[in-house]
Amino acid sequence: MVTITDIAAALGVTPSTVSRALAGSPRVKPQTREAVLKTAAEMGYERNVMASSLRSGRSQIVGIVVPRIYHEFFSKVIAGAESLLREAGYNLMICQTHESLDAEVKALKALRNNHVAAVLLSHSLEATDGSHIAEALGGEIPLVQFDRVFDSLPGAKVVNDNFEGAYCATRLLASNGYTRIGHFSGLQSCSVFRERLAGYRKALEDSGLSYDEGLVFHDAIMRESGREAAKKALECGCDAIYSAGAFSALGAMEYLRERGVQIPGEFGIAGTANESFTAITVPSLTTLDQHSIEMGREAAKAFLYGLSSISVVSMELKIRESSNRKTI
Amino acid sequence: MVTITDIAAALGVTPSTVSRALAGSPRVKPQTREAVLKTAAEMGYERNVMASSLRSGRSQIVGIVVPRIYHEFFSKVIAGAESLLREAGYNLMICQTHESLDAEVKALKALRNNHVAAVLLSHSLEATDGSHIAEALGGEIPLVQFDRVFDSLPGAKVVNDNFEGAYCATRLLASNGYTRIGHFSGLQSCSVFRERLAGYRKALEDSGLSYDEGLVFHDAIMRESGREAAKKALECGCDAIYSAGAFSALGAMEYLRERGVQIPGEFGIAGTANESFTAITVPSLTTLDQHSIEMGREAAKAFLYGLSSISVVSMELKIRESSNRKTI
DNA sequence: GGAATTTGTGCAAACGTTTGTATATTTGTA
DNA sequence: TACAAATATACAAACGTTTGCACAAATTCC
Repeated sequence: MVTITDIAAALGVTPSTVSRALAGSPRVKPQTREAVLKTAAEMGYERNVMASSLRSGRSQIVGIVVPRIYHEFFSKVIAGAESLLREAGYNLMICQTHESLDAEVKALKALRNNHVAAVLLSHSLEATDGSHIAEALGGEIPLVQFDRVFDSLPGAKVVNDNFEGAYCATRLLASNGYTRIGHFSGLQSCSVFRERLAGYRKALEDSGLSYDEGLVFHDAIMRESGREAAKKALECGCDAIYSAGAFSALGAMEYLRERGVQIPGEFGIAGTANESFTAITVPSLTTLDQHSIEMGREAAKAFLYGLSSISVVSMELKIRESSNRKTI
Repeated sequence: MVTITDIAAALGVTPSTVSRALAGSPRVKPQTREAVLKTAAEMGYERNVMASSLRSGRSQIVGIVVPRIYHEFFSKVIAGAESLLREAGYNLMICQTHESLDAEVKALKALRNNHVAAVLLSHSLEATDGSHIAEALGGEIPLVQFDRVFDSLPGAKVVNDNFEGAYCATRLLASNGYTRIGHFSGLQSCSVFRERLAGYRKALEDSGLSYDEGLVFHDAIMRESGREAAKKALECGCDAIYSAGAFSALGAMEYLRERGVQIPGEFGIAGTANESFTAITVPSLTTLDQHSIEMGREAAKAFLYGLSSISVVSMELKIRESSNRKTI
């Protein structure tokens, strides 16, 4: 492995000059810099990142913490962030928490220990506030929260316009003539579910429908819990639901079809999706799509440009069959 | 940040002893080790990985290179590997190649530059042999290939029993009475497609059906190319296909249904899947499922245990509707 | 009881880079 | 010409760890 000392020796200068030349410091004469760059290229020099990180105290690694890597949404966020970060010379260190608070803390510590340049995080559901994050990070490392965010934490946030999206999806159901629209939600400690619930509620009001707390089913984001919630919704006299999840919408659809309920027509369904399966179900599922790759890119940008604001990624209402009024 | 020097000072020993104690060297007295471990814990010591890596020349990072992070298969492999590696104290550095040879070489260089402890890799389709991998890795770093492997490269390999799986899937179609079974395949430079083709061919022979090269459609692994291949297959008089992909099987199914072809009954379909959507199509798709998380775990083990053999992960034939004889 | 061996620590260099300070060189000004 | 200011480079320490070698103390052996 060729080092800056080798380059320095070859050029008759000192390692410090080489280091500065490579770093693009203005304190080195242009022609010296060129000579350094040239011989560095010729000798096949590659910076030893460990030495560099040790000395400078910062690494060229960005940590990403997500509940589960293999959820389509998160894997796409990661992919989006990866492209931009790699272009900018960063590498990615990935951690999954499996929705566990403990694993989240461990992951953050591991990242801090690697002196990562930043942490991009979507917190686990077990976490109800961000104190453990701030603590584990030690206040040294920039934090970018995405999708699920704690307002109490400082730093950049990238979120969907959950309120607006949920509003549109619910309005769609209402405008198609559904009048008793339920809502499948998740843990209210999670920002996305709070916001979608709020959007749903506002849409009901604006549609002249009354908000009924009994029609909001919490813990209804998985396929199985979607089935159960659908059962209850039916008992409550619902004729439609807007689900904050995709899998629960699928589960509900399966259950209702088994019960002989016509979808759409008798019952309308709209979900919130990061999953591509929604387009190929029968009937196809109307969904509020997240632009997940875009969200990853925004999170990367927030770090790269040193932002500390909230950036909002729009959602897209994909009107398919399940929310129609007429039977297909 | 507390360092080994701090611990050494607190105990009245030298940093070398502390280092050895923490590393579990037999050259340190048991009671000294205990004392070191105790005060290290008390003082909240955490090893500075950069200093450690710099000095020792090896890091606690494992690199993973995949074509695309957000393919369900790869994201699950990563998730499987992550769990085991993290348990063992390693972190993961993820790279995606987007099937590009160039990006693959860059990724490998970046990983070598980080002196990763090992590289877990599934090569891009643009790569036709493994020479660039060996070169970029520089022969220092252990390589574990998974799924798509180059036999020519040394080191551990984790693969599916593609031959056996394809054989079973094809036999299933044959045993259901389909007699002119086509095959959707991919680039033959990729091991998985070669092996599945071989299994398909053997199954035809064992079923008393003749192998016809004209019924093998290459470049048929995406949804759109599956539609096109289905068109050709129909023209060739096929009454079934075994596809080496899941999306092409879906595309084929869509096309055939549009053409009014009964599935199953008139036409049988079996695919090869890493994607969960196959269970919810109408009709549901019979697939040969890869155990992707398991494959990730095996790849991690291959590195952790220093294996250099080939480990085979079984595939599972999920018999659903699309391969039946009778119409549903 | 002295030599040979084992056992446990200390010393100091090294890994390759970055960076504050000092020095040498050049340029500009009076 | 002399002096100040600027520019460009050199010097050397530091980042925190690991590890070969040296050394002392403790143990074993004849």
